[in-house]
Amino acid sequence: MATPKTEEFTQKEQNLAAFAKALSHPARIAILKILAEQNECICGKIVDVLPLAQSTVSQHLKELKNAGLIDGTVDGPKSCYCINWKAFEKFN
Amino acid sequence: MATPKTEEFTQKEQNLAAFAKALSHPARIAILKILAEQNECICGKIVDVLPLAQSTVSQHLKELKNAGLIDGTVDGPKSCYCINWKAFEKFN
DNA sequence: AATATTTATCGTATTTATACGATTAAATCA
DNA sequence: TGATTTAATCGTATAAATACGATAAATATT
Repeated sequence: MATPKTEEFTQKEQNLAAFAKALSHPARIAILKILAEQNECICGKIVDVLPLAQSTVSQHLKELKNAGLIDGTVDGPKSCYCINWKAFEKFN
Repeated sequence: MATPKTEEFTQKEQNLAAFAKALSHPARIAILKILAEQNECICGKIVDVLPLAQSTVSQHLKELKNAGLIDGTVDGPKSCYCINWKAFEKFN
């Protein structure tokens, strides 16, 4: 049985692990790099640059958002993303 | 098909993602915390403290070692682990 | 209004991670 | 020497992550 034992650890340990997990894929590192450089960026621009399908990029963006590392705002039919710097300042 | 596209990204992106992946489980965070406090520690002591089976802990130790975050030396029938601080200094 | 653009979501296939018991291998102890 | 201790590895079951195409939903364009 591979029943997860995540809750057996402290909240601090879980939080740091979750933060690291959000960074644990090169596509998400690449996305964060783009957002850090451009300040903000439309989803489609990210799709253009990454070697991944649109749905996959959207999935990665959702994970980064769920982890609180980025913010997303709807701009007509487009979605604009930017880094949530506060999430990174936590680990100072 | 979920064929990984890891190689499509830069080496830097892959390296940082791999580093984060090693930290992406609370058990491995807990292990690093123990090693940071105790300076060095025998495998069995870690097993005693964590809510995981011996084989699972051994597996996590192996991952940390493969990622270069810890070093392990054999001491008779025991295995002694310590943090490889140089691996962390890379991200300064 | 009909069409096109943009992005999220659904369904799904495949791969990887997590967890454990059992076993193995090596060293220590009685 | 035989039994015990210690830790790694094997096999395997289950869970989670990754990736894509298809579709949906919402806005914009013609």
